[in-house]
Amino acid sequence: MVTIKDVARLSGVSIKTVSRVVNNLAEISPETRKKVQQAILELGYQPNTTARNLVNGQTNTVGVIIPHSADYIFTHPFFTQVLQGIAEELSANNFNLLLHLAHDKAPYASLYSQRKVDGLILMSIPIGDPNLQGLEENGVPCVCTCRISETNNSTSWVDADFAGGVEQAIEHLISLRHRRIALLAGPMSLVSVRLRALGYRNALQKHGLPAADGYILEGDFTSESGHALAAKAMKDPNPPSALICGDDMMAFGAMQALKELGYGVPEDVSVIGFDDISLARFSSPPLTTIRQDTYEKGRKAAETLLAFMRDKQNATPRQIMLETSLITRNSTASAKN
Amino acid sequence: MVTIKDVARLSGVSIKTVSRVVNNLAEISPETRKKVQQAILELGYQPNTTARNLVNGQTNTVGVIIPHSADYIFTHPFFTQVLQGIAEELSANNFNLLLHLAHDKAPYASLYSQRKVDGLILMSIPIGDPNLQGLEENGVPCVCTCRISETNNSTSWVDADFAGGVEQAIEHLISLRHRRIALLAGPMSLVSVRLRALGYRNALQKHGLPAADGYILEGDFTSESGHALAAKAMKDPNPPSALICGDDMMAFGAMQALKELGYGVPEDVSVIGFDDISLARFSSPPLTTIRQDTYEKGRKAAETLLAFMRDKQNATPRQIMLETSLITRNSTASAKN
DNA sequence: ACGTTTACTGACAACGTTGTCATTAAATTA
DNA sequence: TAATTTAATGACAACGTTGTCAGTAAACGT
Repeated sequence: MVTIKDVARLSGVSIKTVSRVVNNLAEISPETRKKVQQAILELGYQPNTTARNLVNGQTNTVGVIIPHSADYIFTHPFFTQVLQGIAEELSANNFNLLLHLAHDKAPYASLYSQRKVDGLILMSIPIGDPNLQGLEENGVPCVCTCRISETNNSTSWVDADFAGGVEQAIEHLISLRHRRIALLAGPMSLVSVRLRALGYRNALQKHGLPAADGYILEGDFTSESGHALAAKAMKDPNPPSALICGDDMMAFGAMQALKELGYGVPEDVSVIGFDDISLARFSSPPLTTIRQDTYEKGRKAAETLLAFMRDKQNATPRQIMLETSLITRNSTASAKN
Repeated sequence: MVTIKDVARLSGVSIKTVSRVVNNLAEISPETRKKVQQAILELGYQPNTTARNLVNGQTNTVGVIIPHSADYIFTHPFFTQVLQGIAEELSANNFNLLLHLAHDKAPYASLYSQRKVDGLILMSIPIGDPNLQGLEENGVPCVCTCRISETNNSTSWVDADFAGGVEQAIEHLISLRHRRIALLAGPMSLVSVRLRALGYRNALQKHGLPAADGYILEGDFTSESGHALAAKAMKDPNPPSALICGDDMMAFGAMQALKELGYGVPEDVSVIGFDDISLARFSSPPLTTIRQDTYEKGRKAAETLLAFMRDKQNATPRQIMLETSLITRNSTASAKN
């Protein structure tokens, strides 16, 4: 390995002078600079990041934490886009991205205390995760891409307005004269899912419609689960005429189940998804869905974290809610009767 | 920050002894060990990874390189599953995963020469990438998740048998009496795409069918591109009765286009995808597709790389081809005439 | 001509850990 | 009893870089 010493020897200066050239510090005479640069080129010298990190006391690395329990997260286009937003923002700021699968043997808190990273971005942390509290107490810079409780405001997060999104969807359905609307929700252990249910209840109440609890079904964000829940919903003696799904994957599964049961979409049943993943345009029928800007979610989370790490003293929790918008396609139509 | 010195002071031993306890080295008297462990617990000491890496001359980190040019890669379920395979294998071996977006300002070769990683996994590297050659010359341990040329065998890779996969698909279509089969391919700059075309030509030739070059259309792995190419293919004066798509996303787009043009799938036109992403089961109709085990691809790539890094001396390139299998669903049926 | 500033450079310590080697005391052997 | 092995521990250098501070020579001011 070529070190700064080798460069110093070849160019006949001290290691400190080489360091100055490499880091563009202070005044260096043009001849010296040239000489050193020449040697660097000749030897192909590259500074050793580890050594730098040790003296600088930082790593220029951000850890992105994925809860290992949530297996579906990897098959979910939503996840990848958030990750892309994070990755590009970090890359633009010359930060490294350490992708970490959280599980019991590798708790994510140690990433910081072992100085592998300077800060953390937490993806999809379930409610009441005990690790999280420890982070805050130790002043670890961190940002969540999801709310971690309905009330907590000591943690920074960037998240979509799930309640508002579902309300938009229900307004749309009601304008199409639907009155029996079911919610095929994700796992209730996630705040985002609870907020969707909240929006659902609020909107129905606003229009004097009963929010029958049997109309809220709990699943897990996979197509399989959407498929199963739709079938279950339609078995109701008074089956819904519209389904709002926790995400687009569930919506695809739901539409498939409806077809298998002989229901036309949207003639018999309207279906609305959540996310607007790229495939939503290409399902049959193309899916009406509540769009959230997942890329921006990731980008903003990274941006927020970078700001924190730059100014750890004045860091106060920041909470950013991103607007959703309803994308109307062909999976929704007027109610039959 | 709590350092090994603090632990040494509190427990009244030398730093070296603390180090021995932490790393479970040599013989330490039970009393000393207990004393030190007590101090570690009391202070909440965690070893500093950067300092360790510096003296050990390694990072226990693997870089996963994503070509930034390939924007579609992030929206592609395929990518995430390979990544999951890599992530889990690395995690199981206590290695860190550094996710790196390759672009001009951040060439991936420097990740190794700057000692940020001990080895590299290259995702979806285009043919003739100049960085790659440099890696090999410098003895950087690296494995590709795709072949980087038809002939090169100095690089290690793990990849699916694309040619064989397409041949399986064509056998299936021919058994359904299809004779006009088009290939909606991905970008020809990728070897995997060229191999699919090779399989296509071979299989047709084997059955004495003409491999009309107009029947191979080049796209880019997105649904949009599948949509556009299908429309184009059907404009042929002698339109195909079956479409083999470069991946499932393209197949979804293609099916949508066919429906818009009034063709029934599979009554009028059969469609076959590639990958078998989780959604393939839930399209309408459910998609017949060539399955590749993307998770295993990632896992094996990581496994191979880990083996290399353990034994850099005897490292010879290893090339692993994974079998594909045809999953028959409802998007294929007998040819009409 | 002499003091003072300025521009440039280098010696050395430090970051937190592990490796090498020496040291001590106890245990074993002759 | 003396010599030798063994077990347990510590002093110090090293990893490759940056920060601190001091040093030298030239340029400037009076």
